[in-house]
Amino acid sequence: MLKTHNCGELREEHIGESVTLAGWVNRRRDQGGLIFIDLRDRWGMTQVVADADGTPDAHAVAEQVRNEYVIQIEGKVRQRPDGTENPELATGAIDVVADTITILSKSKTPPIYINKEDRMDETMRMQYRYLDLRRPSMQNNIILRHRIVKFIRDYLDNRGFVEIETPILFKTTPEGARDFLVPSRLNPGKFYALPQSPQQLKQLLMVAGYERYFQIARCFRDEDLRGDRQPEFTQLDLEMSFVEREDVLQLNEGLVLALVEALVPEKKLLSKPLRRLTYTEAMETYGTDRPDLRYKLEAIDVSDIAGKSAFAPFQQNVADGKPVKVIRAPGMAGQLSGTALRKVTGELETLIRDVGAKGLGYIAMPLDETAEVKGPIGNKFTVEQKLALFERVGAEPGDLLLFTSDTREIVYAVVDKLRRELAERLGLIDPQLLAFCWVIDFPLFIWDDEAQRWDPSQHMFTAPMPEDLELLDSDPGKARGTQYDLVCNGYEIGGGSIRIHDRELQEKIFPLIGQTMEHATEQFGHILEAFEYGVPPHGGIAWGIDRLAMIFAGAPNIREVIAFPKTQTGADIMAHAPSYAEPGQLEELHIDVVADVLEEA
RNA sequence: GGGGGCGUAGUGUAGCGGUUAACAUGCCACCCUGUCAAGGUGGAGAUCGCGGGUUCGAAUCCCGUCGCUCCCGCCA
Repeated sequence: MLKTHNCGELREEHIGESVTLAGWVNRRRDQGGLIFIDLRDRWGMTQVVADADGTPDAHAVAEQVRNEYVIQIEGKVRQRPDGTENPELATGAIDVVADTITILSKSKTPPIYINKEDRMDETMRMQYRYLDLRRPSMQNNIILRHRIVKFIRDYLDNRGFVEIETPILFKTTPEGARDFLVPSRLNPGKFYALPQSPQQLKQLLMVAGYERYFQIARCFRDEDLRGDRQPEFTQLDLEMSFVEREDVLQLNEGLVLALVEALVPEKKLLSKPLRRLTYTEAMETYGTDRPDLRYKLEAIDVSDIAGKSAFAPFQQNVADGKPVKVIRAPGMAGQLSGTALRKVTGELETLIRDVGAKGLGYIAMPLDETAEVKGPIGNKFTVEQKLALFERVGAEPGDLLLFTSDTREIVYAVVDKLRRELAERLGLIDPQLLAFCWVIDFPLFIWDDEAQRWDPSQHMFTAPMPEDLELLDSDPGKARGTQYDLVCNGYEIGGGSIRIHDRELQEKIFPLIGQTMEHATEQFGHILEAFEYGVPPHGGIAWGIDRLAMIFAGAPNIREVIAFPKTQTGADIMAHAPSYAEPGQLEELHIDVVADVLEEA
């Protein structure tokens, strides 16, 4: 080894020892006869001193050294002189007096700062990702991610789970996303699909009798990117045999709580055990099945009151069975002038038009309780209606009441949008809070208006709730699935279900979702066949490891916890991927690229 | 596929129709023996993403295009 110690471990107890350190120059402070070098490695920082009188050779080299040079130091650990200790630094009680300094590798002036946390253009960071990843904050994120995965492996191993790898070159899986295709040279004209998840394979492993399987699995979905979505991402994929919904929830809840305690003990849990919401509760109150419970801002249904108001759109909507909901933004109206109020509500209105809303109604509660309320719909309510309304929503002086009314779907979308925006604007988010919850009792099917048929809300292997089985015949839309989602801080962290293990039930589901036996056999024949050879009841879950790591790291997007992520256009700026293929490669694959695309090449 | 924001020395930003494009930081040189965001003095560094247009005059206005990013669609 070119080092005897790392740069984060030397303490007073090492004083007097001869040590060899190696790492990167974080910063150099040249005082003429005395040069200080902050030497940095993965474990920390140690101050190295080169003295023109005491160690002239080392001092001469230190004069040549620049930021990010890789150097090796041989020297002695010494107590820092009185008054020069640095309490900010873990190693701040000592410094290392260099006898010799060896430059192992020089560095150009880096295009991005490594020794300071500064805003940076994403293009720069991605182009020089290896330098971005050298920054201590990124190293912390990547190492935290490692510790999460390591903890999960140990935890599940201790509970009888077996980690089994499944193929990357496979076949379409029954999830709704677009597949990545890989051409097969040996089978001209045929393509593999990269797995969107190992869903089928893990069920087959249950058929195979492994009973408890997990995998840290790379998954691929060819859809547009978001801050929390990359085309390739990592799931903790897990499946258990002979379980009911509660068993899967309990095991995963145990894992969640243990992870938090072990890896982010400084964070606060919203509740323990985790709160459970039904899908309906989540949608009606928060407008989404992945609510952010770090703040309240709950939507309150006021259809009965608003429907009787003099505001025609509310009357009409309520008559049509469309809801009117209110979100109370505490103190948001405050002392805003009429102009300022219109500016704020105008901005919010712009935001919700994106999700299809036609407008935003509002009432501003005055600070003086005897004053009249402000807002265009305020005078459409009678005094009695106003009192009932204010009591219903718990209005306080200075509050801003935001009204939304439209189809259920649009109202949900507006509520979700407004909650996220208001929480941000009002500073209601506690960054230390982890608001985990389970969302359960999803509908088994969602009506597809375009195709005029039911669609599985998760996938076609999701089992109905046992008590809802008869509903499959009488009222499929009311049937609940065994599906469960793990949600944290407004992100879906995981989702799963108990699977259908009964061939008869499976065959009953197919026609409901417009799936013919023939088509199903073509696509999933191997599963259906496997299910004729003794299938244990089973269920499982998949977690989004990137999102979990992002939340644990307090990062704003998953790129911060992925070593080499893609940009929003799915590109790798550093390696220039994707790129055009050599004609010879395409020929071997029996693939032609259409002319208009080639012209740009 | 659609909408918004951003693109100016190595880096991060200011300038938003009018002389020589500003600030911070980094970089280079010199001075400096207890600094740790060291300090001091001096210096170099920008065809203002790219292409076109409007104008006497464009970093600034308009159109197109490319890149990054946020959102809708898409995706659980």
